[in-house]
Amino acid sequence: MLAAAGPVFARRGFDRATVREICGLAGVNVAAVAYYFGDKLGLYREVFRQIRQRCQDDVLDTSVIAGDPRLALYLQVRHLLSRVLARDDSGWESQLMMREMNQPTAVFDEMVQESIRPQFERLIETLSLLSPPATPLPVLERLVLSLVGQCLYYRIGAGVVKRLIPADRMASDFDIDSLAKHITAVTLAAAENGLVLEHHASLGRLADDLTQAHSSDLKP
Amino acid sequence: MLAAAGPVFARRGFDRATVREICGLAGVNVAAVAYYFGDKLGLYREVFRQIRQRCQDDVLDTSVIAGDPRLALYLQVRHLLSRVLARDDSGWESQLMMREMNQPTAVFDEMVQESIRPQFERLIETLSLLSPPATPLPVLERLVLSLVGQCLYYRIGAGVVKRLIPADRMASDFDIDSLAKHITAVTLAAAENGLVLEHHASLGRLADDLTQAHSSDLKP
DNA sequence: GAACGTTTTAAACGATTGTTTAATTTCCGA
DNA sequence: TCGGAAATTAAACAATCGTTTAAAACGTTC
Repeated sequence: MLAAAGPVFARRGFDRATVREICGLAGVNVAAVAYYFGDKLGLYREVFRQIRQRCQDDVLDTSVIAGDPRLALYLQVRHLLSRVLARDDSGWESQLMMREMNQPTAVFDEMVQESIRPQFERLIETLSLLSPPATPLPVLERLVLSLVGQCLYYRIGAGVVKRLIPADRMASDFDIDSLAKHITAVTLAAAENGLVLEHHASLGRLADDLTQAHSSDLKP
Repeated sequence: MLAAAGPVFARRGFDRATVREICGLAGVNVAAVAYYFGDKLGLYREVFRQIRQRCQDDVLDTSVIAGDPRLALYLQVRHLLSRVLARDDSGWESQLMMREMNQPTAVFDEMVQESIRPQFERLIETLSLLSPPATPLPVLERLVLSLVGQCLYYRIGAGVVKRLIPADRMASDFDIDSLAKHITAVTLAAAENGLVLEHHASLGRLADDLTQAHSSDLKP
């Protein structure tokens, strides 16, 4: 029954998903949700509890990572990407997670503390090894958020990507391996060469100059 | 009335938004939606038509861009970021756009063709000027998608970011200016130095090695 | 001022939702 | 085998939704 509720919640959302459709797919009576979970929201919470438990068993073992931080970064990116872009069995899990992002409920807080925050801090640690010494923490945090944003966009903006990229090149140049290598390379280029801080300085002046030029160009 | 419908659709979503709430805020009768727009979906389409028209008036003039492609990149990033993170007046527009991404309707196709695709191709053109000559098109496309993903994540994953970053540093290190410079620097580091291709080659071997090691580590 | 097309209003309709109820069936130990 | 707790079922309930309807109010024109 939980197996039937998960995909329906992911596809329709909490409100559009009806208990009649869920129970119809599960082959049980509509009163079962009240009997076993007390409530529709209780069923929803139980689905998330199951997802969280499955995520904890799916953490990347840090023993292999210890060697090369560049490989550790690649593995973490690939791990995140493969979970986000999973289409076969657990594809609905990431879709359900994206829904919770737009409308965070009480369920989402537990998910952040137990799953997302550890992964976030693991990425911070990996990138600190790849960045120049004494790199400020905000720079590392922004880098991690940039990395996560790149990965998640291929799920959230899947509709946009599918309409912008031809289908044939979609399969060849935008598969999980190509994307993992690309995102790793982008993050490495930004972190490893320490270009972030340098560009901040040079770009700051240029930006200020142009902001003034642009504003003076608009006002008169 | 359209002014009242926009924020409600953005906050509640199409299904959860009730015509009674919209008309209550607008101070009109519930029958007005059927009289003027024929349908609730008609009102929804009209809201999007208004957004699209407002977006066309908000395009960045390419005349200023023509000078320095690095500045052009920064301006485009900042333009996208400021629209995505707008909180005062048009904050609901981007939120409504994010909803359409998760559940594309017929309204979304027009939005992609008329607004997103031109902006996408403009970014492709800018990055082609910043990348080494003869950079393959898929590399440029992935770079643009990485850029957009980084920008949009601060809206989509706003709930996550707010729970991961302390509020005080959120205001100082994650404002629009800091983020625009950061994302521009990341994209420049990846494109300008041509590190993408080099890392692809070196990372490809490393990834293959480790994939074998990892699979052989799990199988027995 | 009367007539007529336009706009607005209150009320109700049909459909669908989550939830409950009471009756029925299933199951298992005494 | 029997009895009672547990589980399942069909039906109905109350609430809410989008939509419709017919009447009232409004404004313009002759």
